[in-house]
Amino acid sequence: MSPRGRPRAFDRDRALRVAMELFWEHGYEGVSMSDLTGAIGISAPSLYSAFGCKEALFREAVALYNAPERAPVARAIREQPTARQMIEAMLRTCADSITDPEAPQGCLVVLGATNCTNDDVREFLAGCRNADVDAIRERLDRAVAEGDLPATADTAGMATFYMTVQNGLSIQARDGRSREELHAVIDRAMLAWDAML
Amino acid sequence: MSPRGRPRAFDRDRALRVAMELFWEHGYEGVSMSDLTGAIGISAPSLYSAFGCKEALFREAVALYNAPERAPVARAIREQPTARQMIEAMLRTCADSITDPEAPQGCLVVLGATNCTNDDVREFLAGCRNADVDAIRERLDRAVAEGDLPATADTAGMATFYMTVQNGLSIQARDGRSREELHAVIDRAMLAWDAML
DNA sequence: CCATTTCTGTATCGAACGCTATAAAATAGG
DNA sequence: CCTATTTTATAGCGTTCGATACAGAAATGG
Repeated sequence: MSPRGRPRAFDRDRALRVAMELFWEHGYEGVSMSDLTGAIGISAPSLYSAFGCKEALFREAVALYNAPERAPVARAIREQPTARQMIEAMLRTCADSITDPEAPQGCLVVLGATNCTNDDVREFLAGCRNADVDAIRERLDRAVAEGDLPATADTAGMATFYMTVQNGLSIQARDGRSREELHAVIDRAMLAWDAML
Repeated sequence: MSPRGRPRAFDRDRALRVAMELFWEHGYEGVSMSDLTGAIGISAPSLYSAFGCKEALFREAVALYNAPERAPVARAIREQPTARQMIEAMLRTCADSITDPEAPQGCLVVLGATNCTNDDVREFLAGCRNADVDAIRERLDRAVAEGDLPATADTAGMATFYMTVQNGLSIQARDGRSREELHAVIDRAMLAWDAML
């Protein structure tokens, strides 16, 4: 039951993956439609007919980047049994991702639209980051409810602190810090855990 | 002894200040020459004759931003007697600066060219950030030499950790965190101090 | 006064941007 | 076969980008 007209001659999923890698490396406005069509190997009308416009393509690329199996926050919440392990796993997964020698350095969500002229795109990524803070705080609240954390724990403050560290890791990765150096930063961030409870 | 030809009809220092504020808020590529001439109130040739090109104007604007009397790292090194006080002062001065209601949120050096198409500009700001890390580490090394810190202290690791926090603060400021929330993040970052010595 | 120098606004340059009108090519249903 | 539908490539749309050629205006030196 293939569609009616002429079949698409390129792999849409592969095109999206290429677009994600370009946006990851250069940010939303650092990648032109000409860069995209060149890297994918198709012409502009093909790209527009498959994805709509540049902004829609970017949002799909971010969704692929944030897929549940690879997003550090979602994975850590799903896989780790305690609040402390969840926070540390999130940071270490993130550090490994943003220093992967096969991928761009730094996080697409953190760095992809920091100074974007397109307000919608900028606020979209800010919303992604704020959603991560909220998800972390909710996980910590659950830990309080389960007795994993004391009732006096400032879960919002803790979530903001570790999100700040995670954001800073992306800048440091872009500035050339190695994977080992970033994990040493995480060691130090985790030293504060017991003291802030 | 005024110069020979027709005198400049605008205030160059004021023009640079306006440019700095625009670059601070929108980043290097988020500000067009047309934005600049419009905000300053002069025509393009006047701006070019006074500053050369857009990149040169940006570098002057960053130099103004990094003036010794307002740069958090230089100020903290100059004014604070101990390593711990220096680190905390740097972070708190930075937090106050990037949440000033009269100024753009976040740091020009951290956010001004994260995904800049112009490689020279991007590497220029990365160099500013790395110079700050080096300055912090050198201050910590001095503290070791003076007996203020134990000889076992990993000064490079400590400098990278606190620079990571400082970088993250700018993202958080852009994402709407209040001055009080950022100072609470700094409280938590300083909790790790004794544990990492 | 004149000659020189520098700054000014107008008007515009070539290049790149996101995007699309158009028509040919390739499939399916009938 | 024919028609409908969708994708394809070419070529170009209007806009904005950073930067400048040009000529007139405003100062100094002689």
